[in-house]
Amino acid sequence: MTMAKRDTYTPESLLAVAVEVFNERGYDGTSMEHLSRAAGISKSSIYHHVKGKEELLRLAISRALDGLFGILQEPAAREGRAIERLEHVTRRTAEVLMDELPYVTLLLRVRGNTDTERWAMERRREFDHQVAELLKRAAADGDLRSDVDARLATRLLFGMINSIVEWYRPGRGGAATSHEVAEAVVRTAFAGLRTQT
Amino acid sequence: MTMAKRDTYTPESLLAVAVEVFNERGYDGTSMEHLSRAAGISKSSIYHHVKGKEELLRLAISRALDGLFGILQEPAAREGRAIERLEHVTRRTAEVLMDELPYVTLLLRVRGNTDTERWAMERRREFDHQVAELLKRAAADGDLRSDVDARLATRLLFGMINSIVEWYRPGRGGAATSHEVAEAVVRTAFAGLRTQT
DNA sequence: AGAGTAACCGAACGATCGGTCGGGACAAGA
DNA sequence: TCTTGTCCCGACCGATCGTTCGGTTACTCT
Repeated sequence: MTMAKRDTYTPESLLAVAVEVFNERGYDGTSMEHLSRAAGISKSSIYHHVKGKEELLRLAISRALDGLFGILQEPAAREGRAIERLEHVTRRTAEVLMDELPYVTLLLRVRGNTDTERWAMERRREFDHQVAELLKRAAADGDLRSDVDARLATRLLFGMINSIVEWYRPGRGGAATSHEVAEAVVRTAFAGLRTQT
Repeated sequence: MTMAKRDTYTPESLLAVAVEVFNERGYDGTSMEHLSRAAGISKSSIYHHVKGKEELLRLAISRALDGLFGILQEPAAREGRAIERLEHVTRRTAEVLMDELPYVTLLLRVRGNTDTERWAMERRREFDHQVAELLKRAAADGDLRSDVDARLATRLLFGMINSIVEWYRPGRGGAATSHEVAEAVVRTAFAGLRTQT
């Protein structure tokens, strides 16, 4: 619950405050009163900058989705052997997730109670689906272990990546840059936890 | 949003209905009106069986926590080499998560807005901590890869396991019993995705 | 038949919800 | 100095929130 102090708000800077509160209390658990206290302006003043609560959610989610879908446009995600492309997407997804942490966190937690939330879930499923295709191709190339189903493997891979939002906090103890964490994720996911014998 | 029809409710049977709705709409996004519609009784009748909304949350979370902490009491989780105990706890955690799916799902999504929620988060942290200790011992035994931090590995492992609640639905397509999924989780986590060379 | 009680109901409570409204303070441009 | 527009405010709106209350039904036990 950060008490932000600034001369004047823009939709963007207000969004940053709002997303923090959304992630702390949950979207449904956050009232406009909570937002106004965190932003340091009155409840009604918020409506000068944005249309309402749901617009704040939409803006935040759009930003997260732009970051994620941008990955799929990168050359390393479109060219080369499937297993290499999959590794790249995995690494970059983890990185984007950490660089845009609060926005992606919000995206991953929507439940589908409003139109905006349902749109977010649909777009997210589309992203997952495209990565699943990549994994399926890597399996067909014989580059993935064959005793685990591709659908299941995709879900476990995403589970591992997405769980980052539950504990990663930027600029905290240790040498945990987003690059280093992403590298550890790729290693753990692709090579496993156990010592190679 | 299942419309349950039964002669009479018990706190337990009412809980089952409530937890379904909580998971669909989120706890904060669920009103007593929603619950009454799903249960097929009036809003005020709910208070004949339970004290209120927060008690339903407490009952559900207690059930989830009992299942999880029960794992740590099992012989295979207390005796033997650390890596074997860790594998057992991993497999069993995945199984319990699927067998008590709606209750554990609720536990994993708690945000900490009320006393009950904060208690749930604390108990869950305690469980995670005990598993982290196990992983640290396995690392000390040299049974885990040394180029990934133990803390990080614990989090990724839990991320993978806990993500099951996002997609697993009992009795659906394929041969996906909880045992089989749990086995796939263990294999993926400990041996990795890539083909062993 | 009568008493007791478990299960339920509609109506209403004060509080809080997201959002609206009219206007004040202030700076820039004329 | 007068207008215009930005940024903000307190007061208030109808709706919905979780919860309470008085009462009705229906079954059980004696």
